[in-house]
Amino acid sequence: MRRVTIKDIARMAGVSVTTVSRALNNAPEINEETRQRILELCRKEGYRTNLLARSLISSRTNVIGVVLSDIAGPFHASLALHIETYAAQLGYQVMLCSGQPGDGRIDGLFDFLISQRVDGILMTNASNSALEFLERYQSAVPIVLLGAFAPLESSWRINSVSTDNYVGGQLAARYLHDLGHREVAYLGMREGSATHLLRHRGFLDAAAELGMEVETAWNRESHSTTEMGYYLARELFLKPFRQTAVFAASDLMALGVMQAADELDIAIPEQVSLLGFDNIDYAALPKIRLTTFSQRTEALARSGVRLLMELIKSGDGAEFTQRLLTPALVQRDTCRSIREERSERS
Amino acid sequence: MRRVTIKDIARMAGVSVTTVSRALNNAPEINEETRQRILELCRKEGYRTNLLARSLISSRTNVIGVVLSDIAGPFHASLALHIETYAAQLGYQVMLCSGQPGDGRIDGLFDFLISQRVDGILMTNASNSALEFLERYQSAVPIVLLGAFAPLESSWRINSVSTDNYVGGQLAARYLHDLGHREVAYLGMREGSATHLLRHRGFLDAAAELGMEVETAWNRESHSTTEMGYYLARELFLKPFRQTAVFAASDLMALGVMQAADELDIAIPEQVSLLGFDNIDYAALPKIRLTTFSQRTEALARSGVRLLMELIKSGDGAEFTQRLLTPALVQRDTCRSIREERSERS
DNA sequence: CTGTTAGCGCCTTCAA
DNA sequence: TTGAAGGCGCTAACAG
Repeated sequence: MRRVTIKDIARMAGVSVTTVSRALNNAPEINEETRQRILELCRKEGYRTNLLARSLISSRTNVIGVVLSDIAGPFHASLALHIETYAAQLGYQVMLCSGQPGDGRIDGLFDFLISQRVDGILMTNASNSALEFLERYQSAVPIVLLGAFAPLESSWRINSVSTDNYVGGQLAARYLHDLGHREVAYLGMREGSATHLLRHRGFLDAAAELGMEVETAWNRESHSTTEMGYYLARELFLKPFRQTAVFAASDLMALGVMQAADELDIAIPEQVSLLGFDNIDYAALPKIRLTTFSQRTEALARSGVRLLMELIKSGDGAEFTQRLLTPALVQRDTCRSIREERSERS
Repeated sequence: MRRVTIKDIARMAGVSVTTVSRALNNAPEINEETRQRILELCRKEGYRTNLLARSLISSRTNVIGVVLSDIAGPFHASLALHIETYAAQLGYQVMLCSGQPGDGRIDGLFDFLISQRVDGILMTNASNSALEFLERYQSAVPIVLLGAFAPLESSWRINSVSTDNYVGGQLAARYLHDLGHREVAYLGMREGSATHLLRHRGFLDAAAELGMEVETAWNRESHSTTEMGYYLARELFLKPFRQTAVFAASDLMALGVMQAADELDIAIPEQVSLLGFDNIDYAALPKIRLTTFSQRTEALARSGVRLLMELIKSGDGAEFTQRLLTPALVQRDTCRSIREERSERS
């Protein structure tokens, strides 16, 4: 599988390598005839530019790295796929890596990507420790954080595109309140996650303002899984509980809640309303029909890629941008109003 | 963002580039003391090996390309993610691309990946035209086709790892027959797809053998989507139909069938049994509980990566391997036996 | 219009 | 144990 190089072509065509290079790069200063002759020869010989060599000179690879955490989750997977699609439209290829902070692999990934001379890195990661990486590596390469952002600490000097999780939490609380719920559960708060921290904070703040009582069920694992939702929901449902609604901090967990409710013969939404967050594909399925908040992964991905491109072009490491997208309520069938009953009773 | 090179380090350390190179590569012929001194300096200066330059010499990149079709589908996405995970364990990075044959992008992708000097390519693609690409490009780089294979044409000289779709089709037919079904629908046969062709063929062959009548609903689009399943199911259900079971050629379509059935008040499995194929994550959800055949994406991915590694190592372009994995029935709640009723009636 | 020369950052002989 | 020289495949000044 020895490859034919520009030099081989030059020899065969009886010209210099420069001429071949020019033919290949649509340089203006070259005889159209010889160009055609060379191009034809290249085709016949199966010549392919060695992009590594070219990048070595131009010091641009047209490749961006994507670091995924929670690679198995549909939300992150969807992001990755949209990133690829949009980047391709802009002439960039994607180098995909996965790893969770804490597993020790992330450092290696960044080092690798930088060594590979990617033009920029997109990181989809919600954990607080992600910020360390950002600060450590963004001097070496432009990095954009996707889907998580901690405006609580307004001093972070990072670039990010994210759903506004604080507002999302607020909206969730208000929506449940509007439906008449006064005692609700926040299910699956995870401490290590900036995303969830904000969502929780927003939820609590709005709830307090509206005089709504909320009990928080904590997730001590490092991911929000369906199993965890199932587990927490059972814990909640198995003891006497007064909550009329549960807000699951992610759709995946909401699915677990559904399963637990199913098994315990608790009707959703008749006995308890269920509200999710993410609007993953699953949520729209017939028989699931989960009411939730939409994180528009495509919009996030596009916006993130675009921001990264700007950073790559400007090369300015001193300016930081945070973009926030407001999540949108997607009403389906798992939340119901209990206003009438309440007024009846009172 | 100018990068510090091996040369810079050499100058700072007062040694030659060769020495630095040796320090970096754990070469034996070097004073341990100077090595430590150099390594320390590299760390302090934030030196990173330029992998492009290294690859230029070694002509190995430790990167494999992955060409995905149907990037939005959960089956392919799952494959991609598992490929990444396993490849990483073996010290390889993944370069992810997407494109469907026929959209004109595939050619570009292969050219790009080869130009990028990936060590090998993994292609997850079921369409017949994929074989053209394989034959055209595999002289330039090792390629493994994942998840589709056409043993009908035993002369294809390709490398592949795939679910045995023919056997899968047979098993599906036999299973439905065992449950007592005698008139069934095969929903979503797609002509351009080698995968579906085999599944269909296997199904028909077994059905014929067992004396089961099957009506095929064709999918004329290029992908198997939930919408298509919905559409085809409506078409089937809206006219008088005698089928007691439908085999949906993919889970995604099965979901569409469920939705259509729901809307038309056709109970599954009471009125009609539903059998899927793929065992995507969705299928296991509470309230879905689809009976289906499992394509073990992780096993496929691992096996595919392993085969590709072998090809890369051996560099032998004259030996071809096909690996087939038998799909396994995953019984859940959408198929029921109608044996008793039949015997009552007769 | 075309060729010559000099690298990009690194590794690999071959001498010292 | 260390260094100098050459080259991987390509591009980018310069001359002709």
